[in-house]
Amino acid sequence: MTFFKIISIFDESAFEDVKINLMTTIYDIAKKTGFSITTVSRALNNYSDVSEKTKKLILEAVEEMHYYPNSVARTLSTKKSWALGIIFVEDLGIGMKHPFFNSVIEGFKKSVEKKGYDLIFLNRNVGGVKMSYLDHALHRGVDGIAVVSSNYDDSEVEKIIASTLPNVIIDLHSTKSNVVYSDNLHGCELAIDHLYSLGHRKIAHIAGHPKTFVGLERLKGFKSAMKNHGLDIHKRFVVDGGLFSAEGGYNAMRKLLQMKDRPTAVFAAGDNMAFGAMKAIREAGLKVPEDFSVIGFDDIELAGEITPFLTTIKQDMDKIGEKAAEVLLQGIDNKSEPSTCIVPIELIKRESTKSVN
Amino acid sequence: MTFFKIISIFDESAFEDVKINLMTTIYDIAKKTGFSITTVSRALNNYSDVSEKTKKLILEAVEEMHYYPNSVARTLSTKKSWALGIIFVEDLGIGMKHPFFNSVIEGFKKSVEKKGYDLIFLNRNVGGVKMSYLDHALHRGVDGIAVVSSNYDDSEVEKIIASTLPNVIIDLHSTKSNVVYSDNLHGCELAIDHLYSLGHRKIAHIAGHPKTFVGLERLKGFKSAMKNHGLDIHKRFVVDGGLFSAEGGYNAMRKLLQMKDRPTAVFAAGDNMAFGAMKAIREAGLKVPEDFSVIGFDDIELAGEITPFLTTIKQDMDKIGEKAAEVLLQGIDNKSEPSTCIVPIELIKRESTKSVN
DNA sequence: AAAATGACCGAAAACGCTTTCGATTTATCA
DNA sequence: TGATAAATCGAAAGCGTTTTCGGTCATTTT
Repeated sequence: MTFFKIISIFDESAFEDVKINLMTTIYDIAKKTGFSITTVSRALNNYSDVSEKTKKLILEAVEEMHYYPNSVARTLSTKKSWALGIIFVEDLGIGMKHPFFNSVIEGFKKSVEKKGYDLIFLNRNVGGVKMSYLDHALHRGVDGIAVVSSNYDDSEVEKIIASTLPNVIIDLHSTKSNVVYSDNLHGCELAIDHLYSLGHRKIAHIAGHPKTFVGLERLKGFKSAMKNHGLDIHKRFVVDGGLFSAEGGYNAMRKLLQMKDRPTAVFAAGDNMAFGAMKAIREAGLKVPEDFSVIGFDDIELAGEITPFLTTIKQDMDKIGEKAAEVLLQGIDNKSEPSTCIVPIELIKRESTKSVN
Repeated sequence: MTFFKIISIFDESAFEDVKINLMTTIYDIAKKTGFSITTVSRALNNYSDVSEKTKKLILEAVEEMHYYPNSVARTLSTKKSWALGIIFVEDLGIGMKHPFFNSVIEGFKKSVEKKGYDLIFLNRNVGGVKMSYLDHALHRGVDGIAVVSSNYDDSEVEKIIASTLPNVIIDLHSTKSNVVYSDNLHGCELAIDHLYSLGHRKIAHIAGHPKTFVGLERLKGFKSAMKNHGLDIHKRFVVDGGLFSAEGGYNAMRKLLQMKDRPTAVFAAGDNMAFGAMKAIREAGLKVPEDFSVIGFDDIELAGEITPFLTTIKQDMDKIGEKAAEVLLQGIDNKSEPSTCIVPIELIKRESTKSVN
């Protein structure tokens, strides 16, 4: 770092910049002002029993010496870290690349940051030692946990739910903790209603993996909506699309295409699966929406950018993140009862569906 | 929380579970084993001067009492937090939804987690008080910072670069700190070579915003590659695509479409801009690649999933994240010299380019 | 003028860990 | 067997805060 040395000879302020992270402590500013560290601390935390005059003096010194309290020491003393743990539970291994997860977390992040919380990603190994997510959270001293989970039964998640550490689970149902998820059932209704109104009667469903909560919910929603319209649910028209990937949707659609008696419309439990399905349709020399109507679920970024623009059920991911933040912070502040928040959903009509021929 | 109370009456182990986060400390396990906290600490940290026998005893107690060291206290004492700060600098406000950023960070995350580090998102307000990213990092006591920056000149980023806190900057160039980015220049060469070899001579460039490093780099690369082939660079064929969004690409392409003398191919500085451009082309009743060849930059997830599949320059985002982790951890361990890492790039031929008519 | 009140401030303990330094015990050697 | 070295452990200080408790003034009350 010769660079800094050279600079420092000529420019005193640059030298200070370099030393900036040699931590100035509360002692330094106590020494400078002549007050005790107690008084300094009280001034910084807006206690009433410190006169305006000394408070002003102290704050000036703080400003001048570029002091910020060490959050680690503060946390040790107060047991409040102002940090929230976040956990992704999914089997694809794509983590932050997951288009639903990252949208939700971005909304969550924006909300909690306003309240002064930082986000910290929790994993399962700390310095080589495998530990549970909960243990990691405890070890780190976070004030609460948000988990975004695609998996239905997960012992890790259950451990968190059973703990007294404030938490919120996104995209999972439980009566024992705070949960928030979209109104999947109503979403399915909207989708099927839409297809029905276009004249479709033979409707297939590309289902999400049965080990995922939303996969199961949407399958349930599909069946119930079909029943509402008095439509038959051919077992062969319900095909597994795997873990919501485009590839899974592609494979599922290929199965549907091989049938002699084909559906006229397909409702995919996720946008990526819908994209995969459309790819399979194109490859078979057929067209969307002329030969097949396709409707997705999620409304991820690119649903409106790639042709044919995908008709889909929109999840309000910002709102989900926001709500999750709300109930979590509430749980942190005053240990409220477990709450279930179901956020509204919306049909977005685009180009991938049309009336049956 | 009546739930827990009821349980605890009947089931002692469930009760323990509930109390699990009432922190068992090193004192507890000292008391239980009869050794001093010093010895316990040494046993846990693999010091040599503790006998195998007592070590075993202590580790058993640790296991039994479900003890994990409090990382906050440990950090305060050792000045090592095993946490890395990450910062997004971008003007779109999409944060984690940014397809390049989140891919890179996912790769980074996986690498550092293996070494025992946690990731913490840094923002600029701590409990209502605005502070700089650097101050926030210092305040939090992270061991290092990774910044993913799209902006060329940013005082915040410069502050970090100038600090002694180990850091790595992704997608920015500087000789004063660790940086890692793709071989943008060569990427542009590959793109133009490809178009040239297909017979294209009138090539337009949808440029990234000039305040971004990659925007400037790719513009430079475009010009230099064109020159290499002895091709003219019509000023009107270089059009600003804004902040790499689909919308920006859309608007840019519309400008190109209005010209009487149109290009036959367009090289967009980002995939999203390429998507936007293709949308504009379709809306004009024209086709890709029949009427226009389009090539992008990035190879984001959906480049290979939406029709026409996009020919593009692939950035190896996993590798970028991985390399960033490598140099950052190296900088933390032994304060090495600033390093510049340029990661290789690749042409992915797909359907959006064809030979000129 | 003495006593009571309130405003303002400091000493010290605590948070849970690491680490230095020294003490005690055990093993080793002559 | 006595001296010495090695192995094993504990006391205590320290990391940078917060917070309890009490003390010193100046001010008010009677």
